[in-house]
Amino acid sequence: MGRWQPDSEGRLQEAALALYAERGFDQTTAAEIAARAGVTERTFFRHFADKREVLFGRSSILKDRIVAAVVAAPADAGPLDAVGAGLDAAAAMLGQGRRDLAARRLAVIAANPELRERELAKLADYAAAVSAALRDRGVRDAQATMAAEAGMTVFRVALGRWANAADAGDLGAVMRASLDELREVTTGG
Amino acid sequence: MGRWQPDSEGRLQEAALALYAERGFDQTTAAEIAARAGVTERTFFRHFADKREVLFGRSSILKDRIVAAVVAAPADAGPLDAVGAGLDAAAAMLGQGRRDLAARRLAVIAANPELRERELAKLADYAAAVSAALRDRGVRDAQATMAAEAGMTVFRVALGRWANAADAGDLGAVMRASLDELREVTTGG
DNA sequence: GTCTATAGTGCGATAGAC
DNA sequence: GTCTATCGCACTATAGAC
Repeated sequence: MGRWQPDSEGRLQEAALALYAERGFDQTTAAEIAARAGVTERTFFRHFADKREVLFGRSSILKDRIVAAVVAAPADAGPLDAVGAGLDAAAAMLGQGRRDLAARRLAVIAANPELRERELAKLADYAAAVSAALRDRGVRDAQATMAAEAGMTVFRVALGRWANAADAGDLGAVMRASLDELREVTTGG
Repeated sequence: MGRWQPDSEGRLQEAALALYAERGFDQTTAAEIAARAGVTERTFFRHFADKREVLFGRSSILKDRIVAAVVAAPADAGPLDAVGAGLDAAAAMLGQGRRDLAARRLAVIAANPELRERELAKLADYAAAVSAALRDRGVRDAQATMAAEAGMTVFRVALGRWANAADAGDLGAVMRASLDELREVTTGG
């Protein structure tokens, strides 16, 4: 064992979530989070670019998996079906974690405008990556954008439902149901 | 005439856009913007909650008009048609301004992650308001969200196209064409 | 690991408009 | 007198430079 406790990044994430939930994002300083995790403020900013980023730790891995699933979708699948494959991949990764933790995290984000902004930016980043993957599949530019952004909306809505409804069941099922609602509203409306 | 030049808010907006475009958002201080507008730094922050907000001045008026159009849409119009009415209202308001100014503003926003975050947040705010208006029209919760968020995507894509393409023509036409692309991708895919 | 610029806030003072 | 816009200064915390 080294000179320091291992996984300072994970401890910083836990400490931040706890403090943000307890006293609010604005009322929590980076120094307090660092102290609770047993490191210095400087270490906090070495691991995370800013105070918000600590809540969005594993997002690039998630993005990669979503994109991989879109790329791997059957060649004859339409744009929205390929997006659906990406949503399945996201559900497979996120649906394993503890649902109460996801709910806590979403509640903290929902309570603060700056955190909501950051979450939207992350989702927009996923959407841009998915859009590029769709274009590689031969989908036209505008349609790729629309399908990817719609998928992002489905992702967000479904995640919120699943995290907060005790009877929600499987995350993948919630995502597919939400995707069907999207199809319904555009065809019917 | 008063003790100070009138419309300090407008001068701050102009100064900010010019400086952000010239040297970048991060390389521009609030003090510099204020100096260029002939006021103090403190006055800048009295008009705008933060450095980003100065680029999003009239957004609440735009939101109100969009919502009003959604509310006023014919009772037998579907969710997506009501959203289309909202997009028409947005186009009527934004399409009157100078297109090169819109392009400059979008270029500045596109060049900086923090500004992109803020823009997404504004659009999400519109979407939430439109979603509420749709629910008032009797649209189911999930479908209202999906239709409103899809409309937000159409808005963003169409605005970007219109601002940057010399041959784009009328903003409203670009919006309707983009909305049709959305319908196509969800029905065809 | 320390030092510093800058974002952003709080509050009292000022000077004109009404 | 009240109201409103601005100034001016003190202050904290973030974030990045060194």
